[in-house]
Amino acid sequence: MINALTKSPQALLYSKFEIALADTDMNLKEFSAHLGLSPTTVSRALNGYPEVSEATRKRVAEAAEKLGYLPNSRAKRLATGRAMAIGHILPLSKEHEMVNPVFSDFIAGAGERYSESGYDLSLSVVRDEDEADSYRTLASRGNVDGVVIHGPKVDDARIAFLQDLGLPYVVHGRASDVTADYNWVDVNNRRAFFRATNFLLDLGHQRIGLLNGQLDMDFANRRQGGYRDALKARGLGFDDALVASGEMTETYGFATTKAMLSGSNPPTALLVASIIPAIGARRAIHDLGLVMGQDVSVVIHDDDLSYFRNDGDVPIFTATRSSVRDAGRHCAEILIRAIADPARQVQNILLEAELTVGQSTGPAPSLREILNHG
Amino acid sequence: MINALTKSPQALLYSKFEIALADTDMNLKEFSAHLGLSPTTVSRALNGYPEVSEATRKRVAEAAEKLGYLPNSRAKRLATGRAMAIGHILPLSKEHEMVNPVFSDFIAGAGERYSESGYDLSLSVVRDEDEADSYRTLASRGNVDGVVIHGPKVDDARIAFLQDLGLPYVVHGRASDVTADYNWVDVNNRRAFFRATNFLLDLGHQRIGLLNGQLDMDFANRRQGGYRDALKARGLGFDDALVASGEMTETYGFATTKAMLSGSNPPTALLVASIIPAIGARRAIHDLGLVMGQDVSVVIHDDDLSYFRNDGDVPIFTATRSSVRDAGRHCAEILIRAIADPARQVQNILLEAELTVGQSTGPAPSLREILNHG
DNA sequence: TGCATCATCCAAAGCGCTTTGGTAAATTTG
DNA sequence: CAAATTTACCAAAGCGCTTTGGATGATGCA
Repeated sequence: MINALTKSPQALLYSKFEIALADTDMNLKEFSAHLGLSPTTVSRALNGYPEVSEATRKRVAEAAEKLGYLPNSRAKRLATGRAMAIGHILPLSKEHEMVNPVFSDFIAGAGERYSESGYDLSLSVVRDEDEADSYRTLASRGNVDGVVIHGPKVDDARIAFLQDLGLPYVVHGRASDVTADYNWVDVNNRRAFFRATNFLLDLGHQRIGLLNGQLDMDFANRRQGGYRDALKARGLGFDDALVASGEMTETYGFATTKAMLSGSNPPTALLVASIIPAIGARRAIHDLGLVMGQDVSVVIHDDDLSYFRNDGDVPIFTATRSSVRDAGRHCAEILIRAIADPARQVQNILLEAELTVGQSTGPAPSLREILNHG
Repeated sequence: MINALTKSPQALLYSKFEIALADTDMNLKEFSAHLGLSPTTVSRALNGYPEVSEATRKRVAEAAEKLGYLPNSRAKRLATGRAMAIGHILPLSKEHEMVNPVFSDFIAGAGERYSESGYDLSLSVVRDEDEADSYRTLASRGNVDGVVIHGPKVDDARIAFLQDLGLPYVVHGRASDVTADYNWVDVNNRRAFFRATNFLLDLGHQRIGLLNGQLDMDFANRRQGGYRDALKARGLGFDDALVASGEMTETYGFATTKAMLSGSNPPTALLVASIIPAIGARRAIHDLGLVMGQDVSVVIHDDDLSYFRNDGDVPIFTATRSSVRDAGRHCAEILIRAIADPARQVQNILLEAELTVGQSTGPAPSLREILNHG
């Protein structure tokens, strides 16, 4: 039997479950009475205020630990006026109800950071036409202290909307057409695709296909810009037949690659916006009896998804890599700071993708012949 | 330019953003004063209590709509003693910090249902050794009204723990060794893999490999049971060399498949626990110069992930399919009911997977010859 | 007509915290 | 040593709702 990893024993993993539970949940009044102190003092002791002697603070902390007293967060939230939660909206449309594949890793990164500061992550799944209403509701009802905007469009109305709402927010990505200043964390998509295109051009590829995301998405637009710039710099034009955009599924990658490679003047290389359509692209290449990395080169953008690592001794795909999980952490950091200090000036983080060479690229077939006979 | 889908115009998508905002957030006191009513009556009108005339209720509702009054949920939660939130814990371990690839689709399904009943989804990202503490904290602080347990182990301590805690919960999956009654939603994993194995046996395959998930996970155990039963029923034994378990990554699928097929007595068919390692398996098969569906047959379990659909005219993979998104919906339904009526008896839902035939299976090579020469 | 009933509404008391505005004792200061 | 601080605590007033326990006038019934 092959075991891919040594598993930690169950007993060890859940040892903490064995700790005895406090029978009844007590409130501050009872807890402070038990200590012979006023609720005021206990609250202050627990929250680190200075008007409490160190001896008392220690006594309170120890009793809380021993009796399992934890302040009720509903009461705390009302009293402090803070929700201690960050909102994320997951919009689903009826037609193509796909969850963004990077969503879970982004959430994992952001959530780690939230936990450190005691914030909950509040996720709202809504129909996409209800997204605006959701932000308004979240703000009005005071459900959250801030929100993260996912997947900005080129001219994204949500930014102005949230600005009006006065709810702190950070955008994962940018909106090119929005001139206002706002918090964002983005990958340098333009440069990443510029470099990736150049990399392929340097290998002798002249006809390079682009399997992009949906063009109303800002990131897809920037990537197309980088691609176009690189071609232009070598005096190459932009061929509509070599550019596709769509929702990033395996099927999309497969169908588009097959169509392009079956065209009259097929590309010798492809830029693919995500590892998922790239899986489809690889399937199409195989189906056509071609070899990836020889007949057709492929460069992907790799979000470093935890369930789909492009790793190994030599990665499967040559890639521009930028961890979406890290992006999540950065967004959380910025948002937490913005909430703590509303007067703080906006913060922007532009992450550079690294270009890592894998098995999926090689010299263009034309160049390959020259190299072989040279 | 190829467009994979017609995009709805931006203007339409965000038209709701244009609705004017209420300048100031008012509270119940102000709102009821504005109406010349007491807070009591307004609260009752808004919450559908009978002690309010229909005329007044209508007036209140219209004013609320017009002025954009929404009750503060922090206050509401304190007053009602309900958190109006369901907790999900996402444990990450330091070593293999993978997010379960089915997580986002499950969440999407559950979240849809939560929204219908006004529940928030509260997600806590914690280190896995802190998971127990998190449940206790969630319960003590009153952060949530119930929780969903993900990925139960064969003997999962969390179930007894939550039972003690008195916090309503539902398990996505089951724990074979736990005898207590509890709410769960599960796929009939045993039958699914029994059927899948039989399907391959009927095609003449005698040596069938199993690329399973981690064996401490309950679902992996049941799947192995189904596989073993099917072999046994045909008088075939269980060969350790043909059984692997591990975290379900592409890399795992690739490495394991390559190892098995390179063995002295390789399998002619594989059962793969998820589409993701199956992608790796396909890569390994290709790498070895073999053809999937001819030299090696592959049956997968397909969770019907929205970002990785096994569809098309003929699906890529023959699969036992069961939507994890549906499972999420069912879990949410059960939990919401359990919260509404704590005395309610436990509910269990066993989902049957459908066996759909795709391109990845065919007669065993031995049988193929007979068929061809027959 | 007189009394019980019902339909509507309201005042005030929570929910369990935090925080303001104190007080009394201990300590420092001139 | 008296006055001015400082230290360490507490009582009570919120936070913005829901909900209990009336109150008032309209209606039904004999």
